[in-house]
Amino acid sequence: MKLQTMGVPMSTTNSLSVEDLGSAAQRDRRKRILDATYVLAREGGFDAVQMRAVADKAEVALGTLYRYFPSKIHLLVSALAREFERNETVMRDLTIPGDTAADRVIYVMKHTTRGLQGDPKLTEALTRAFMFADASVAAEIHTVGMLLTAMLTRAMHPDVNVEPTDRDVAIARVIGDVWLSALVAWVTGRSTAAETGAHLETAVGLLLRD
Amino acid sequence: MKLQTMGVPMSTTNSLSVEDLGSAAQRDRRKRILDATYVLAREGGFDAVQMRAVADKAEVALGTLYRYFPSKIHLLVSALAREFERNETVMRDLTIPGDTAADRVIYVMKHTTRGLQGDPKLTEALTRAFMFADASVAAEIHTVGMLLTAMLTRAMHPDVNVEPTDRDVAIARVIGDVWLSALVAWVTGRSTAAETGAHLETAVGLLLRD
DNA sequence: GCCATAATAGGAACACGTTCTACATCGTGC
DNA sequence: GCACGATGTAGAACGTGTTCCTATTATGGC
Repeated sequence: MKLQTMGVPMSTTNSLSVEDLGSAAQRDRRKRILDATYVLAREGGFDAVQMRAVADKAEVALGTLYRYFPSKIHLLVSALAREFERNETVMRDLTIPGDTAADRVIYVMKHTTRGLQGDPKLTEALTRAFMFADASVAAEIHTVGMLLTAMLTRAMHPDVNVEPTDRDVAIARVIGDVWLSALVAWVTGRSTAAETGAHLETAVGLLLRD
Repeated sequence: MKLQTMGVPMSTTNSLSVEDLGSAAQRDRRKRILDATYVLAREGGFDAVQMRAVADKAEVALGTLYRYFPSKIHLLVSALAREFERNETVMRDLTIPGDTAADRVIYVMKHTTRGLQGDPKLTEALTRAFMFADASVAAEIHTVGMLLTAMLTRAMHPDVNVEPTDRDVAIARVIGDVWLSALVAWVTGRSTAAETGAHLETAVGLLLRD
């Protein structure tokens, strides 16, 4: 692996979000870029998402790519956010099976994890990006964090009328942390999929013994 | 930030460890390299640890640096392991204050976290490296993980004669995960030191209410 | 339609992790 | 002492993220 960085600009430069884009042509360019990123990541992981390759595949100039996404990290995290939103909209309309909160949370996590592990390269790319993100990507990352927390608290209380308590949110955040760590360990080849699942299950058990 | 990678070699190539080094001159070179890494990281963070700069400061040729540590990541993770061992040997001989396991664990974590937050750039460098490590760095990372788990279970049971249970170890691992996530969020400027501490404390409270 | 301005294309240039090449030096067996 | 292989030095070269520059093309106001 080869890796290099330069002085963090630490600007608040964000990716051009969908709302900022006036014309249909621009929205289309943005979509083409994210699609290209997705395909390259799925096929070859983090290393295969090369800015020149993304630009080529999206039929966009390199400079344009950088105008839409100020760095490779922004690009990948944005792609992650889009996928996460998709997954979440699918999840939202399902009734989650399980009798206890712990069972339902485990179900949701396994479901999501399995989805990720079905595309190992993609997951590797997105997790790496997530891990390398700095403050300038905070907005995008916050999006993902909120989606995850919402998903977990919803699993704890399937009844839409029950507002999650502070404690619920805290538990969801801890589970999210464990999940992220487990994902990193898995992505970097330091633990197997089975170990990841077992570790998650243990953590949920420790946190949600009612 | 600029960042680049190449196809992961996925070799089991490890850093030359101290034992492998015959001559005193070699042990000295290794030490000079780790010292240089430490200083550069402390002063300028991940980006400042540039292989050419490390080689210069350690008065070693670039090729030699790569002979001792096959990548920037190995270099930084090895430096982290060395610092962690130092911290651990200091900790080992202290009696940890606190009446409950939770109090003692929180004490240890805050102590360690404060140490890290006193050197933000260093912490940023080491955390980034940790996050970017792949399977070829598994050995070095495992060292750090074991040290952390040992530190935490020891805080739970200060009595040396009490063997930690499986449950203790599981809890320690979850706390380690939360800690890592919090550290990443802090390092990347997505949360403040205070938030990091509060989040840790909440997590410990959830896991260790006796 | 026509101009001003922004957006895009195309591609050169630069930085830094990593690799490679040519040569020097050290240490060991003889 | 000497030859030789391992180790080290010096620095060029390469790949990829990022920046920059110039020419061309859309776009919106008149």
